Amino acid sequence: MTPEEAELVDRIGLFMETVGAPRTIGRIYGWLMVCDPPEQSLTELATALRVSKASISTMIRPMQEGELVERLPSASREHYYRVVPGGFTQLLQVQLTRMHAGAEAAEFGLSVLGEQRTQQRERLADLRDFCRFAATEIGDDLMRRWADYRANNKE
Amino acid sequence: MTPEEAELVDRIGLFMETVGAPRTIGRIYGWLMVCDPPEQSLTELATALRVSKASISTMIRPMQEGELVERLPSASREHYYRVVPGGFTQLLQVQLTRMHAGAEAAEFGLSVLGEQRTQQRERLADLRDFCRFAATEIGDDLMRRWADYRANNKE
DNA sequence: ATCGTCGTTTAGAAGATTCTGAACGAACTG
DNA sequence: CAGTTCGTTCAGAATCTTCTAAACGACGAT
Repeated sequence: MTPEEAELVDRIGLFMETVGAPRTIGRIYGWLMVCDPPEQSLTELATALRVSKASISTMIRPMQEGELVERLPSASREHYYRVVPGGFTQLLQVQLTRMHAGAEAAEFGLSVLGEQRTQQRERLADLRDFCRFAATEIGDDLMRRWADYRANNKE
Repeated sequence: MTPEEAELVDRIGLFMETVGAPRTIGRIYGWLMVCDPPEQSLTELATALRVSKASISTMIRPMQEGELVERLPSASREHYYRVVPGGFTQLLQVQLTRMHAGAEAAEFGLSVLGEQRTQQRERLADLRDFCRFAATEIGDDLMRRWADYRANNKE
């Protein structure tokens, strides 16, 4: 890994950290984005990133579940991974999905709040609607809008 | 605070935690959503939530900066706070703003990556575009779409 | 002026997260 | 079969975050 690649890897690590993921996940992802060849075994990743195999092993699982990377079918014993193209959209999707919890909390609030507290009820209803809006409206619509945007910005 | 209100407060605390904020911020926000009267002094908040004044003092600052709550002008020495209506949209706005860092990291990657690595360049460009899309397109558009959605769901 | 009350700041405790090395079982190699 | 290499798991270390109590300065009341 060149020093420039190392800097990229760390930058993506920091980025992932700001959106709530462990830094190592970002570093793995960053490296898989630029490495050559694009598929890497778990041991190779550990060596390249100077991180223990244990960390890679633990971190790569949520990455698979989140569909950021995929494991390649392989006859050998090694586990080879590569980025799934466009998988970074999951970063947002996951965040938006979490808004459901907000909607549920607000809904609960409405169910236990006295009828006469109209001002408070209005605020809770507003919060609930927004969380639903974020989780469903934006979420469902996201991929389509992204595809459009992407098509328009293609050169 | 009734037990039901306490549960709501804790639920919103958990929700906030899932979106990356300290739990106490969520609990403060939850309480300010339903309390009566809707404006509360820092000391009152500490008492109601059974949290030290120090915590409230530390946590309420980022809440003000994030425009979740506002401090009321007041002649007295107490600092009175209340929720700013619709301020929860900031929860998403902040998240989306953070995507800028991803765009910058990808841009950096493109600037240091060899020209012949077309596959990698494509992936980075894609990541950059998506981060920009999330930060600007969605971000700018969010309020308008929310206003529409809100208007349509008003009864 | 003294006292009580306000919010802030700071130092340290408590707790959660993240990382590593070592031990392990499974699978291939000679 | 013994030896090597693979990924996983577990216990503990290191680190970061979050919380509190205590000390503090500012302000107002008596």
